[in-house]
Amino acid sequence: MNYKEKIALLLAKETKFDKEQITLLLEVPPQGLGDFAFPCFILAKEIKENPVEIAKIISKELTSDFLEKVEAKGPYINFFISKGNLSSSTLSNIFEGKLINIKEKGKVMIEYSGPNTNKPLHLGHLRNNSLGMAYSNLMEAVGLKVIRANIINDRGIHICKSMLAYQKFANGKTPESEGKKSDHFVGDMYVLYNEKVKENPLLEKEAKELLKKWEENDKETIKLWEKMNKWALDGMKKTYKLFGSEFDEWFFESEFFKKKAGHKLVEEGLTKGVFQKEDNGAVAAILEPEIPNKIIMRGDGTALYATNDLGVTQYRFDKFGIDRCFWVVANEQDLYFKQLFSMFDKLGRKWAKDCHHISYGMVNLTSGKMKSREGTVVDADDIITQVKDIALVEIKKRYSDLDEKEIEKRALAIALSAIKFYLLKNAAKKEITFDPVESLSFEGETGPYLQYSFARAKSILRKANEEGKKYKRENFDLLTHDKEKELVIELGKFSSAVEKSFEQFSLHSIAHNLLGIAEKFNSFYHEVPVLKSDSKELLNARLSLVEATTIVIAKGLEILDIVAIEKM
RNA sequence: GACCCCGUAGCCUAGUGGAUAGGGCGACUGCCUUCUAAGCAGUAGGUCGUGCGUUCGAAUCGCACCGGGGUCGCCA
Repeated sequence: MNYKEKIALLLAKETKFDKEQITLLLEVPPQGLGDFAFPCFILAKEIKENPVEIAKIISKELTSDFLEKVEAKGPYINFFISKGNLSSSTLSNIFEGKLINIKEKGKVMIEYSGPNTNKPLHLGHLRNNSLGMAYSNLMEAVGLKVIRANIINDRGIHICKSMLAYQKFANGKTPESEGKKSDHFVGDMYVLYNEKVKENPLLEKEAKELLKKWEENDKETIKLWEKMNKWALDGMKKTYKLFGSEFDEWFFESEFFKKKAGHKLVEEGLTKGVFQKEDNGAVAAILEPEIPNKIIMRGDGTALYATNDLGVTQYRFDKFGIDRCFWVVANEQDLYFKQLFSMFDKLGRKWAKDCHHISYGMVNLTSGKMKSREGTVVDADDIITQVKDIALVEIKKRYSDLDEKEIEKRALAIALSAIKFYLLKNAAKKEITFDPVESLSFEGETGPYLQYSFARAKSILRKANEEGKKYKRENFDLLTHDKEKELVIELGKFSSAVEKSFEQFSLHSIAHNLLGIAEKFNSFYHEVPVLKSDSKELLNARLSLVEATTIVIAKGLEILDIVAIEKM
């Protein structure tokens, strides 16, 4: 039983409320006012007494060996855990591996990234990928079996535009001949098309014809499509590898399109009266009045993205035996996912309630929206390289004698942490305006700051070892310095931060908890000597605290998909 | 026109009913002979978009309005 529960039990004896209700009401008061606080307003309502008086009366009845004192302050009862006791329980939990309290069961699939094969990945994809990777890690951390899935949007008119530009204007150039990363080469074709179509609107018609040829399986067209898709995908896979994105399953829209995977569901819906055929043959899902209806098949009987998605989703639940499915997709699709899930609900799929849209805000530039068409995007490879170059300079400024390989390794780790943390530290639903000069820093609330704090802590442990200072994980009750207590309290909040992130589909709770831990640790580091502790016992306690800090930061960074480096 | 999201100091942001609204950037002041200064300590900076309401209590809930973004039957 933890202290919160112990206090709740004490209070339950004095009031009408049970332990569970009281546990929910107990809060952590502002600094210095105690370790836990119980607000008496609810009691005041119940027995119609002044909450200040109630606090006074009840606080006198409460005593226990683990409590140093109980204090009534205004309408609050503040509890002070005996010095050291809080540290003892928090550190013990950490060393016993009890970092996270929630436990989930089952197998889930999470779809993220979802690139189009007509252009390379950009900063928007990186936000998507960061969220997808981190949320996957988070789900694993709470006990779920996770299948990471990518859906490749490899067919459609936009793909044909790049193909057409290549056919007409590339003069046989290749990524090799141009010395260009293959997905960037394809992306250039897409931009080229959009330039040329301004001069010659007829190109639009040609692109449509190309799409028709593709749908008719025209040999030459398919050959070109395969060639360019391979270029696009090969290039993207390099970016994924660099960024750290991993996938267990790859779904290709084209395959489901050719299999007509959604058509069976359309039939089913029509039979069940969930879908209706319009006069011109188009099929609409009837979702009103709750949400707007959705057209799921064209008048000519060809498939839309939604048609495919119906098929893909059904396939996932059938083939993989998953209990839940998650989609990491930007908030412009909020309505679409409500419609998709509602369709499955109306079709009678009991797992419809286990479908979740992990929605997030778009990444914009100070100059406005990113537009691949016009080439006004922050390219994923470019931004990683740029940030890495800055990291290289910073490392070389500090160390002149490191070998190149180590420098490279650290620079990449630091660069990726700066980018990923920047993309995860705020609530997922909030928009991001990316300013290249100001956004990515290594100081303040950043990934590198966390890495740095971790490296400092590790450095103390390393030095202790070098100096032959063996320590035991004990004497936690000696951690009574303010800086130590504040750090312990912050470490103790990790579990609830994880819970919050899981519930809210956003990593920012974890991110902010880690910042809090790092801040308290650095403050402690500055003020309290560890290796020069006065006694053997104090050395045990402080080194244990430092070690516990590294354990929690490492776990948090692991969830955020950020590499914790030992030296920085 | 309808619906969804957002609005917290010059800028970015946490906090979604409770105790003096937490951080960071930028500005200014200090601190490297002591475990990594990518750090620490401190100062200045706030009509929590506006108004009305609910409540003992509102940044947080409701209504109206203003500002920004997004979406709305055959675009991915």
